[in-house]
Amino acid sequence: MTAVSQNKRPRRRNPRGQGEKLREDLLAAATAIVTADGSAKGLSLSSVARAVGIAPTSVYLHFPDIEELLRALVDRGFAELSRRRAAAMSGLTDPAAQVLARWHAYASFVLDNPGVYRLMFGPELPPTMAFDAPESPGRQAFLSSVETITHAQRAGAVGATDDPFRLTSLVWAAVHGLVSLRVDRPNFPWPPLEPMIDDTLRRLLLLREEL
Amino acid sequence: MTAVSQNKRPRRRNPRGQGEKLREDLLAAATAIVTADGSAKGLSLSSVARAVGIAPTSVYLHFPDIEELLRALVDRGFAELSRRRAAAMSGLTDPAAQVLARWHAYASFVLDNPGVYRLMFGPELPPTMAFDAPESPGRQAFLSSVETITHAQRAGAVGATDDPFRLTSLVWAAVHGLVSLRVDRPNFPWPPLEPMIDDTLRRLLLLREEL
DNA sequence: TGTACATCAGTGAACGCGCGTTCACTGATGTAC
DNA sequence: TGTACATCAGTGAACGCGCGTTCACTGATGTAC
Repeated sequence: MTAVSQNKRPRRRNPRGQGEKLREDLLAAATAIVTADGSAKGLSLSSVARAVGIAPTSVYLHFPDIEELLRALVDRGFAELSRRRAAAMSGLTDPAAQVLARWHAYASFVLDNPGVYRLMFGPELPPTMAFDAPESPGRQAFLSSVETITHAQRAGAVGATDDPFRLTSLVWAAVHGLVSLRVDRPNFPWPPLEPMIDDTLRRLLLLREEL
Repeated sequence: MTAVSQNKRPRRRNPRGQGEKLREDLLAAATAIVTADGSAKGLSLSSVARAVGIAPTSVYLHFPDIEELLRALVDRGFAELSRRRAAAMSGLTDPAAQVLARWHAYASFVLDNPGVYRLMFGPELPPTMAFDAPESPGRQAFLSSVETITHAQRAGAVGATDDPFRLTSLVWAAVHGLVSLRVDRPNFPWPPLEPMIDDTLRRLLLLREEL
């Protein structure tokens, strides 16, 4: 119950040849900070260094500036999101089930990584790293969703006849709203999330009810 | 074309008895800052004072701290949102049309006030002013929407038989997603907003098509 | 009509804080000879 | 087997910046007498 090693872990320096481990530690600490207070507000070169237990200047050994650290964080986020969505679909053959699984995976990623998600899709990123640029990981992830929905449309599982790009935008926006509001306004008496996502997808896509 | 009065307007002091005008100027300047760079990041006691053309200390004449200024900004936002939504409904008698008008007004408010909207519903507010608390203006606005939707359900215009609170949550999340993503990711090739909102509402509410 | 004074709108200097960034540096350890 | 040296992981002092906040202050103007 007494103050336990008041956040001042000594941290021994990495053995020779393993300097890259610090890079991992920095990213992990940054993730923790961003997750803890929900935004990039508390994230600074100094706060990350403090969390890891090194001198502020040592961050420069791995990142030329704080933006580069943010970029690495966001890159990791997109990689993890893609991994999860692919994993959720694997083994499923029904096109409508694939679509549902993809978006449920999206939602669970957000709940598990609210801070990083906010960086990925929120307004906090500096303009130099706009992740809605054509070749960006964000755009790639979106196009991958468009494919899944197109596939389901062709298979007749999706009743909506919208242009698939537009239809995917509708779905993305709705799911984004469901999860980001829930994360940003935790005191609101939200009904259970999973059924809300199901209903939203079924209605927006005009899924056949028997699924 | 030459540098025109480089943001250093002299600002003459208010005449006697009209000190409250500065309060208005402060709020207007804060709104402008928050609108300009999209978030509360650039908003500080000093930056507001600089924009208005007064000494930083003069802000204290009207706001005990910067949080109070934020709170006033958000309060105004909610007042304006309610005003707009009520105005949009006035004159409409068809229950489904009322619902559509309300949410279109919501969306247009967001597009006109992206910075303030982000404060109102985003994660940037300090926890002391959580606007999802039961008696908060945010909650009031939501309940007002629940009423409109309940009315439309009773009139048979809305086919969805969900609990109205839950149904309104679905709609709110979807519309929030549509507008906030659009505002946060301006480089994305969004299809036109109004039809997207229409389609989202029609499908989520199962509106009768003939409307 | 003149003047003393209270009030009002706002100022200016000063403080300590956390921040990003620079620069020269340290000290352990592996390796060449 | 011993030692000189290069390399590697990270440090420490110092800087200027914008920030929030404190405190005593100024100077114009209305009002009481």
